[in-house]
Amino acid sequence: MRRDWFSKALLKWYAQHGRHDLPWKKPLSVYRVWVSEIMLQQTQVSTVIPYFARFMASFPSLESLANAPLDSVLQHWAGLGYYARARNLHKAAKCLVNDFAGIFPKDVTTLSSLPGIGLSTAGAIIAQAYNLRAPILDGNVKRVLCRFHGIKSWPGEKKVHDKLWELAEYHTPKQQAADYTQATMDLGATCCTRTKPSCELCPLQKHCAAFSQQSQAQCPGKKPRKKLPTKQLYMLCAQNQHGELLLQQRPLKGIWAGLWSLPEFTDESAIVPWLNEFLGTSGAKLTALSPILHTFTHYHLTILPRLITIRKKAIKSQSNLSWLNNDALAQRGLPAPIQKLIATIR
DNA sequence: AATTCGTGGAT
DNA sequence: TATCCAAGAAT
Repeated sequence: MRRDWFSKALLKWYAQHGRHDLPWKKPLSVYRVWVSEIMLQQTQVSTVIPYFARFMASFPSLESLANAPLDSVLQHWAGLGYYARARNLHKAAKCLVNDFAGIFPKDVTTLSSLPGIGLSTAGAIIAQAYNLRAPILDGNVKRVLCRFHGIKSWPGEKKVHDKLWELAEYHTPKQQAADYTQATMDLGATCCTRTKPSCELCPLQKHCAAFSQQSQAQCPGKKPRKKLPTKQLYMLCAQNQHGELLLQQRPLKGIWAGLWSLPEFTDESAIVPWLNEFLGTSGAKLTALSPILHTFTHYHLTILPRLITIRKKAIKSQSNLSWLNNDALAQRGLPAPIQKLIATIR
């Protein structure tokens, strides 16, 4: 088999069966490709599309993004997850404007030095925006390569990961870099899927090791998983007589960093003293709402909401608390489960 | 190398 | 229902 058989077969398939209508490709610009690639990290296309549209409407250019307040960027990211992506995107925009004269670098090394851009994302941007040869290695490509070469070990192992980069480099053609890159991702997303791959429609079937052994389900190997721990938190839904809700901005580190959420407590007994200290209330009575279960990548969270209605009082200074009405709430970035919880009491 | 970062869809 | 895991990067 010639070295270029893989890319030739894939490009031919892509011309007929690829996704040619993705919003970040029309019109094509390196800025739009960059934003889309960051949003698409660990996130499926169908989830990204509405976020991308809203983001582009508000931040149509690199300069508009660099000049925007971080809070506004986070608000546009709210619900999409992995909020460090939004902070890094904003930081990289400022860096590009200040240190690169607003011009995206055209080499993988320099591009991947920007916050939030790793090797694979840098390759994807350069290949798609500039049509320059640059291998990528995302989840789709890993799966396609593992199956094509019959690799059954887990790509998280360094040795396997290095081998996959080597294979990605080997198969990437010099010509049609943009189409090839999109083709590999499209094949993984629509044909060589995680479960029930459509091998009968696959352009690579003839030389696919996994197909010949019928070992598709074993390639690639799975990540060894531990049982997820469960955490419990009380969250305070405090409303005042104007219908405003008490929100608290989260610290810049940890889960939901920088987003607006409800005040949280490990112990229920801490809520009333806290209300006394920060809002000067007394005789407060809490109502328990139904618990909410939310699962992160690395733990289960049980949210125990406690509702209270109080007279509006001045918030103790130096706090990150704020009374917000519905309009103001819409202007803040709220985590998805908090957004849902609030919707149930409005 | 192992963790930490969200959320939603698929099975 | 429980589990997996997506166009990964940073630490």
